[in-house]
Amino acid sequence: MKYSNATNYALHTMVHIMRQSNGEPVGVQELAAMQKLSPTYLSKILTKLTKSGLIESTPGVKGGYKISRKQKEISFLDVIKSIEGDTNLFECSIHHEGCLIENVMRQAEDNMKQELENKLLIDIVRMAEEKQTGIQSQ
Amino acid sequence: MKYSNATNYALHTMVHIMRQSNGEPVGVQELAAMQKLSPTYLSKILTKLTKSGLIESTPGVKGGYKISRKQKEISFLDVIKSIEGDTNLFECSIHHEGCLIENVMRQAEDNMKQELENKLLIDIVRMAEEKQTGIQSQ
DNA sequence: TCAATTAAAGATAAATAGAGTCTTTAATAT
DNA sequence: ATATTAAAGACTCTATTTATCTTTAATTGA
Repeated sequence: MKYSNATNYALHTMVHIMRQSNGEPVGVQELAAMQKLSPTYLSKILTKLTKSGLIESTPGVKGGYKISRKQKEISFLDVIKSIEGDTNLFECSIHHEGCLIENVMRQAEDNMKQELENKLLIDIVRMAEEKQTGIQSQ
Repeated sequence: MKYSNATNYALHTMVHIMRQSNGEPVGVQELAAMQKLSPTYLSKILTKLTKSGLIESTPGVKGGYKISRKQKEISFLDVIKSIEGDTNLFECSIHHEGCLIENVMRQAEDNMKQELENKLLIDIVRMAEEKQTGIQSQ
C-alpha cells in the first residue's frame, strides 16, 4: 500500500513550476528532464493536473504549463486527489451501515487528509527558497 | 491506493475471534464461512497474524486460532502492519535527505498511524456487544 | 498406534493495477 | 505554412493482489 510514483512526480512537478514562476509557462521537456522521466509519461500526469484545474496548459511554440492564477493556495491534498482520485483508503468488505471497523479507519484517514489539506505547496516553495538563501549566505 | 482486502478480512477476523472468546480456539472453517471466503485463502491471512504474534494457532482435532493471551491491547495498527508490512505510504522519488515534500507527507502519515495505534480492537468488541444488548432490550 | 482433524507451506493461475512507450491528433506562435 | 507543444489513444510490460489446489506437519482421541 503506497502512493503511486505519479503522485510523487506530480508533487515535485508542481513545486518546480511554482518556483520558476516568472510568468512564462514551463514545457514538459524541462519538467521531465529534471526528474529524469520521459516527456510522454510526465505529460499524462500533467494532463491530470490540468483537468483538475491546478495548472493551465497552452499548446504551441511558447506553450507549456503554469499554475492556475486563482490558486495560490494549492494544498498537498489537491495534488493527491488529482492523481489518485478522491477515494478512501479503507472500505468495509461487509457492506452494512455503521461498520465499527470502518468508522475507526475512516476517522484516522480523514484526519490525515485534513492535515494534507492544510499543508500548502507554497509553504514548501518558501522553505526551499529560504534554505537556498541560507546555503548561499554561508 | 487502498488497503488490501486482506487487511479488511484480517480486522474482521480478529474481532470475531475476540468476541467468542470462551477460551476455545476458533477454526478457519467458521471464520471463513462468516466472511464468505475460502478457508485456504483465509488461512494465509491467519498465518500472517500468527507469525506476527497477534493470535496463536494449534493444529489438530480441537485446534484453531485464539488471541495471544498477553495481548489484550491489540491495536488496529498491529493488524495493519501484520498484513501490509511496516511500510510508508510515501517515499520521495528523488533520494536526498530532508526532502521537504517527504517531510510533510511523512508527518501526516505518522499522525494517522499514531491514531490507529491508539485504537484497540477490544474497544470495537465492547461497542459491538453494547450495540447488540441495546437492540435486544428494545 | 492409528485415524481423523486442522494448520502450514508451496506451487500455480487469474485478475487487476501501475508504470511506461509509441503514434497520431489538435492547438498555438511566428 | 511550419515548427512547436500539449492531448489522446492504443498498447506493452511488470508487479501485486487475490485467490485455488495439493502436499506436509502437528495434534487429539479412540
